[in-house]
Amino acid sequence: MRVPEHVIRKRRDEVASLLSQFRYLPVSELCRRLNISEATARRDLAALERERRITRTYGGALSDYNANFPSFRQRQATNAAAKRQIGRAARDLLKPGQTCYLDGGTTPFAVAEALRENPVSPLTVVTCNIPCAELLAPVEALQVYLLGGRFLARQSVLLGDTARRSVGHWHIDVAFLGAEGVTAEGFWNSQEEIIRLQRAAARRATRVVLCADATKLGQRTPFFVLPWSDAVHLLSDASPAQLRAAAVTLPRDHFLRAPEKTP
Amino acid sequence: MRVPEHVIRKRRDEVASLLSQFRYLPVSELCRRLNISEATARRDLAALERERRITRTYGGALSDYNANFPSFRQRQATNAAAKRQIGRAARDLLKPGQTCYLDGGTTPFAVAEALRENPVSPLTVVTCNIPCAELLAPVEALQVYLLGGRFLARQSVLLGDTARRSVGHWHIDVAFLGAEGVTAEGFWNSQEEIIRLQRAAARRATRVVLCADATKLGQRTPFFVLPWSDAVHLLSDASPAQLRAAAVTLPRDHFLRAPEKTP
DNA sequence: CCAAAACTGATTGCCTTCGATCATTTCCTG
DNA sequence: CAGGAAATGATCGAAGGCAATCAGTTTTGG
Repeated sequence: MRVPEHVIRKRRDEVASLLSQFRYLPVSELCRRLNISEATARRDLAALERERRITRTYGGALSDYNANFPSFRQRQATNAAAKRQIGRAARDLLKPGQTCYLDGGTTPFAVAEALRENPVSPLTVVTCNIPCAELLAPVEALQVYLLGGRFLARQSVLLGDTARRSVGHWHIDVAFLGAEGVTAEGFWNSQEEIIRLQRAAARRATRVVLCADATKLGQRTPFFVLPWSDAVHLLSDASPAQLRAAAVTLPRDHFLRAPEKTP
Repeated sequence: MRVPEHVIRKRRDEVASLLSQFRYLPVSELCRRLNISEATARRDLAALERERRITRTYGGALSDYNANFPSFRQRQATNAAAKRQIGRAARDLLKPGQTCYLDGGTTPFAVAEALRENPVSPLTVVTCNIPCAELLAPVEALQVYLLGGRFLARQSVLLGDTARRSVGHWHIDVAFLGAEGVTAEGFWNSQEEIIRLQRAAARRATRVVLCADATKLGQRTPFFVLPWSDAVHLLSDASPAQLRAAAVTLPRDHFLRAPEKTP
């Protein structure tokens, strides 16, 4: 029989919540726990999958990669290949014994993925980016430090005064930052809190490498972060032609090209 | 045909690694990626499951709850019911507007679980415990702050000078600590770093609640943390009889009994 | 207040996965 | 170096999962 809309919503939320609690549940378990038929369970799973809230598997379903960090996962999917390229190139800028900083966002996360795949040893990693810290913590060659601060679930990142103060204690050899926009002047973001932390990290860093895929070129988002300088370079998969097309002209040697991956 | 032992080990590590990368993979995917037959894949999965490194599902397998935090998951399983009880009782000690501290370990994690289930609103949570922070970050009613510090993957906890300094900035109403041993004198742990952080948190706290299930009673592990006092109480599922049996006699009113759960 | 729309659970037939077994090949121990 | 032990891939029957369909009931929207 038909059932009011709020009941459906509530039941589907319940399914999602059970999944995020147990990570994986077979369809039969869901039916048992919610007292619903398999048909309904499957329909709910299909709906939740359409909404990208879960991942179905044969026989059950999983809470999505990181149900806690929904936006992170989404952004991760966009332009993944370029980010991987950039991540590897970023890693290759590091030398053993150095200290690097990984900013929030998915492009710095790609640097972490590259480091996990092929670590620079030894290396100290400082970050405000929780997924990065988790990814790298088990890697023997690395010492991972997390900044303190307020935990923003949406961004899965630490922010606030505490984080800013916390980064002030470090000496950083290379800071890998992300941005939403890249222009000839420098790079841009849209949240003040993030920018303040980025600036604090940049102040502590000998070298700043702005990691941004080609789609960020020419975007000018609300707040300006930093201009290009001898210490601030751009690392991107963009071609020189793309740079010109977006009117992003950089001082000599301030552009590091992420080479095509060779599989 | 039979194959040398190191090949098997390597292949199984590969399976585990693929799973921890993708979180879930269907058997068919594993076969394709590793060029092995389904039979072998299933045997590997069975072996990895026996070693508790993964979880099998119908049609595939998952990396274990937290492949990054193996020991955490293990400890979580022990005495789960008592921990849940303690967690709920701990939550009920909190009042809206307060600031609480959650220590590392699985018993404080149970407090986080209780808070997620039924949050005190509003509440500020300060923790060195990454799983706690992740669990609670999405809860609207809560502000979650993570201490800074070195990320220890084994314990999934933040430690070191930075963490200790970081906790020094807080005023904490109630600090929920964990322990490996509980005696009439006070409570005990076995890692100096952890103890230093616990003491630092206790110094900043108006009230310290030591959360320990009955199995910890009478254990005396290498290092002493703190004695019972007007500010330091024990919260446990143990019965008064169990306390006596373990020769844990506490000053009056220093023992909070976690009541049986009523489902 | 009525009719159309929509949700549920049962059933059906098809497809996938599973574990067991077996012959074969290779390791490794004594 | 010889023989037992062990791992592999193929095959097969059984078990379980899936989507589609259908009838029954309640909601929703006009």
